[in-house]
Amino acid sequence: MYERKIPVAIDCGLHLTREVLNGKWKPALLNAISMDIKRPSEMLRLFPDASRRVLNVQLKELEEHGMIEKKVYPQLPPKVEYSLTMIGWSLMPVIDAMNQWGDANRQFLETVIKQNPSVGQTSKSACLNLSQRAIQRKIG
Amino acid sequence: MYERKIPVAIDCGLHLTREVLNGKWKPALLNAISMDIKRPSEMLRLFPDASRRVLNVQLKELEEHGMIEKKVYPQLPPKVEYSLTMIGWSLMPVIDAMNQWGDANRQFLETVIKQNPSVGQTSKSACLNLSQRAIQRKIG
DNA sequence: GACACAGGGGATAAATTTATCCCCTGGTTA
DNA sequence: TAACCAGGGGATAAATTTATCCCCTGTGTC
Repeated sequence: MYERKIPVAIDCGLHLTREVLNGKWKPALLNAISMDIKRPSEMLRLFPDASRRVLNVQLKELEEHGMIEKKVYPQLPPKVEYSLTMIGWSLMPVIDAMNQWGDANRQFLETVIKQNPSVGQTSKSACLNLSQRAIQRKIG
Repeated sequence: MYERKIPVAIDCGLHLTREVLNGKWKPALLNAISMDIKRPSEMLRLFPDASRRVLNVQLKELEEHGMIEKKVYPQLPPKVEYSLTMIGWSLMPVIDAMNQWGDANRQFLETVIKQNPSVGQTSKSACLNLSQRAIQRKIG
């Protein structure tokens, strides 16, 4: 496993939260799990742009940080289900706020992001399915 | 300037927001500016762990993304002041939510973060000043 | 047999982000 | 003259994160 060489900043709430949410797919994974997408294979289908490997790694980090729990069913073929922990659920208002702000300002944001000369392309495949499905989040 | 080779994900609100907030000091910088810390030198003092270079770069990205505005006073020695734009202000509830969640769960988070074998050290120098000052955020 | 499913994870390469260093402007102060 | 202030930014190294590839388990289907 990779070993960090630079101290992790844990000074303020912002840095703590950043540490937990730091990963390209982490916010989206938490959101998906809260929407009852619990199996790895479902997540893979939901995020076609993410590789299996990366999702595995980020799920494991979320688990290590105590945001999600993994349940392995001793079956064949194997079956795994993730769920949010209590503290994981408490993060959802933050995720929702991020999600809503991004969606509310989509037009502006897409423009400024694409305007940036360092940005080559943008990709739009994932997540859409999720909002389109408009699945009601299970409470409790 | 660095040119991205991988398409930037802009599919859902979460990814858009991530793109804007992606940078070690960005959330903290936005928070600081909202607290009326507007000059680069003040920010440097506030975040002793951040190098001048990195703050400059991240401030410029925030500016390019339209979250902050830079005002240069034609003086000597030079004087620069940053301020939040309208859309930058609209991001504050998200920043606040992240900040509060992190602070509210500090004990737990510090534990799980340090528990992780990949984490070497943690650093706590910055930001504290800011919350201790408890500066009232200027509205408008 | 060959291939698919549902999962896990090592090794390694490539991309991206941070950190370090160093130079530059033009006053002011020791 | 040397050093500091307040700011800007190029070059390059180091660290970290993502992407790619490949192999492995055991059962079921073509």
